[in-house]
Amino acid sequence: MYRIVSEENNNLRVEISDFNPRHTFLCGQCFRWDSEDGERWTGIALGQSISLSWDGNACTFYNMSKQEFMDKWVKYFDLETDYELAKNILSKKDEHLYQAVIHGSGIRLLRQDFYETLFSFLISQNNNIPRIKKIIDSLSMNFGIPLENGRYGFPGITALADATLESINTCRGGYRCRYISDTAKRLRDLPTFRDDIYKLQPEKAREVLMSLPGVGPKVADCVLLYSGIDRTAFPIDRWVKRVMETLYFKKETDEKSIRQFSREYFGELSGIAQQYLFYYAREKKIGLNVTEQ
DNA sequence: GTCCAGGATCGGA
DNA sequence: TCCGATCATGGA
Repeated sequence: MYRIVSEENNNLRVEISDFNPRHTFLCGQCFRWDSEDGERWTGIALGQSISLSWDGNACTFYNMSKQEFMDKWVKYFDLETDYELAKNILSKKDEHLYQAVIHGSGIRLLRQDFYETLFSFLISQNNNIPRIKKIIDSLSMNFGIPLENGRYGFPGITALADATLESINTCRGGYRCRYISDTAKRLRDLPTFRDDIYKLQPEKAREVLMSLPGVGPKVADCVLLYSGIDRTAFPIDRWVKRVMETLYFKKETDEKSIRQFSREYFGELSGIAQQYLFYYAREKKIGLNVTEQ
């Protein structure tokens, strides 16, 4: 899946078997990676700033030691997982998946920080991605930890829980700010919440997540999938619902039926199938009554 | 100005 | 249990 090629000038060069930064960072799973030129990407993840570039074969991680890479980023970038294998299996399912996999080739499902994922997707409800990013940035600037490059890490639970609702409102999150505040307070009083979630059976973990204010089925599934708790989670948002109805059901279908179908049809690859389908549907506007290209 | 966004919640049928 | 209205904000 990966091979460290060299470690020079404090930069680490790593061959990665199936990786496309653009698809990975823009497929909707994360909100804190950006690129000025499409070559070099900078993200804020796992409490620090990280920068990389990709030449089609190998990835250069800037200002990174081999030790740090092995300790943190192998897991974050899910480098132990064979995405070529997953793509082969999914491509053979049907023509739709074949096209979706080609379109999103190089997506890797990140294993992001649990709390950041939880609050990010709490904010994402009934919202658009550019604004989600702004709200997360604003929250970080106001309540997060300053990093060496002038940016800010995602706030800790305590900082969010101790903040007044009025101050959280300055991030312009609208009605979601109350969810942020209430969920943070709840988690502050449950110090083992995160560890407990990772130990539970996925179905039970989903239930517990949904007991948090502002967390419904979709947000819970995003947390399960994107923080590496359950890779078979299948978040169903407007786009996934539409693409599933359009390509598979040919009629309006409720979320429960779609979820059951995904389990039976995609199996262990439900999560990554969802990611390819979401990215494909949103970019191709599948399910919308438009004839643009 | 209108429509929409990686939905969840609440009250009433 | 199911359904529709509502929620705050701003991108397109």
